[in-house]
Amino acid sequence: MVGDRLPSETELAEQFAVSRSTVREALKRLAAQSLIRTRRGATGGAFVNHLSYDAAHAQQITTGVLLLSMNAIGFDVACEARFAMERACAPLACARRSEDHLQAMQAEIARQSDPALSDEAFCASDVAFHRALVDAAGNPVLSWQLSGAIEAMQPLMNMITFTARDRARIVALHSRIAATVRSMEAAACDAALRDLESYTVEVHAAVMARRALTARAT
Amino acid sequence: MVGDRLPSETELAEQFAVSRSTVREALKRLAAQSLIRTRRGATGGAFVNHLSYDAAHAQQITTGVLLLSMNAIGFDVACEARFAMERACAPLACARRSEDHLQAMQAEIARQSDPALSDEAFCASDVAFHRALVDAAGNPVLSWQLSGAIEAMQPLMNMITFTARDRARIVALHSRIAATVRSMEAAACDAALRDLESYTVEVHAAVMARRALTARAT
DNA sequence: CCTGTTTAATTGTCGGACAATTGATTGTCC
DNA sequence: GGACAATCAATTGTCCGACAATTAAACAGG
Repeated sequence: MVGDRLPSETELAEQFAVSRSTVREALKRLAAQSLIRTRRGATGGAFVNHLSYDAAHAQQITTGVLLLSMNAIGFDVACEARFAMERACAPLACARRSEDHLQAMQAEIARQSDPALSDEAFCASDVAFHRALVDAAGNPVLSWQLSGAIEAMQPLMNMITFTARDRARIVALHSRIAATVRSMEAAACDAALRDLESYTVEVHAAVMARRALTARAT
Repeated sequence: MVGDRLPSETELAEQFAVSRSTVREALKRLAAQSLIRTRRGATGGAFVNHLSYDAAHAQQITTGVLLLSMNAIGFDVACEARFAMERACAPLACARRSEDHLQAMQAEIARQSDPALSDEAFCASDVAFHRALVDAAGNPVLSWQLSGAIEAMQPLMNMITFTARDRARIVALHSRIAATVRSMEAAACDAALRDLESYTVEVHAAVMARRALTARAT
């Protein structure tokens, strides 16, 4: 059970008739999956860990980033998946959004409107905006899955961020999304997300085309 | 880079001025995340692992199962998240489904129609059916996310499977879903999934009510 | 009753040793 | 020269013993 203490390393070694080193290596594997946490000292030992949303979220992100980077996932495929999932929680968000979530989205939009904002901060704010949107759906499982997916795809998205993105247009789309969530218009929210998706794909295509051109020139 | 070999344990120990035991414990942590794989022998060592969809899928499931079991996720919440994501890929599945996917779905429906099928096998076939549905969307990222979520929620679903589920009704709903995917009617497919979701919630509520009754009786 | 000290239990690290595995090398025979 | 067997060397896997670091509990003193 969560919080239970495992036998000490010495006891485990005796119990399984292996050395303490081997037990330790095994425990490290469990610790790496954050299934246990260890504490030193008199009342120390290995304890069954409570898997928090944060820990699960972090694991989700690392797995996602690796999967995307190691399997030559196309931008279109990743983008499609991301927006498909985000649209999935749009109706829920429209139905259940609280004032907190609306304000969080509005705050990010305000931040993004500042021209002095650095590219990195704009990116982070973008993530925070979409995170607020999925959180508005009020389903922690959905939030966990989606925010992990969104953040995992952030490196891919960054490829295009620093070059060709029109901030004003992004902010306008974000505002449209926030407005539809506020007015609980699920269909309009869906449409706005579709527009944001097509714009993202469009920007990516433009960047790719320009790159191909400069590559040919050299 | 993927496939690259790390320095040998002895070399790493020298490089970081720690003992080989400590290096090994660290490597075990990486191995637990399947970031590396180790091979013994002359040309052995630790190699940067290629994260396959299967490995990522397995990790997704274990994380999901633990998260659900350790955070007292309500059945309704899990169910809502699952069907929200599944509905997200329904339009894509309708647009892109190949004959293979249609046949896979049909095969599972046929299997489920056999009254002699054990409850466990019916469950497995259920998972396979929905897996075929998300695969029909033709987006590997979506498949990875969704099939992981579906399988993670299977233990929760099993709670109700062995008691109150009306197989004929499930099979009828599956048939409806398969038919709408075949005829590429995204809206009808969405509606069929909604019906399946409400039936699932309904069955769960019935089971809970009955349990509360028997608990009061004792 | 409070405070500081000691003590015991436990994990963290180290170094050395040997077994198991496996590819590469070498040697032998045809 | 080629096929096959024996040997070798590098590497991971396991074990053991020792000690340091840490921590909470038990204890002693005022």
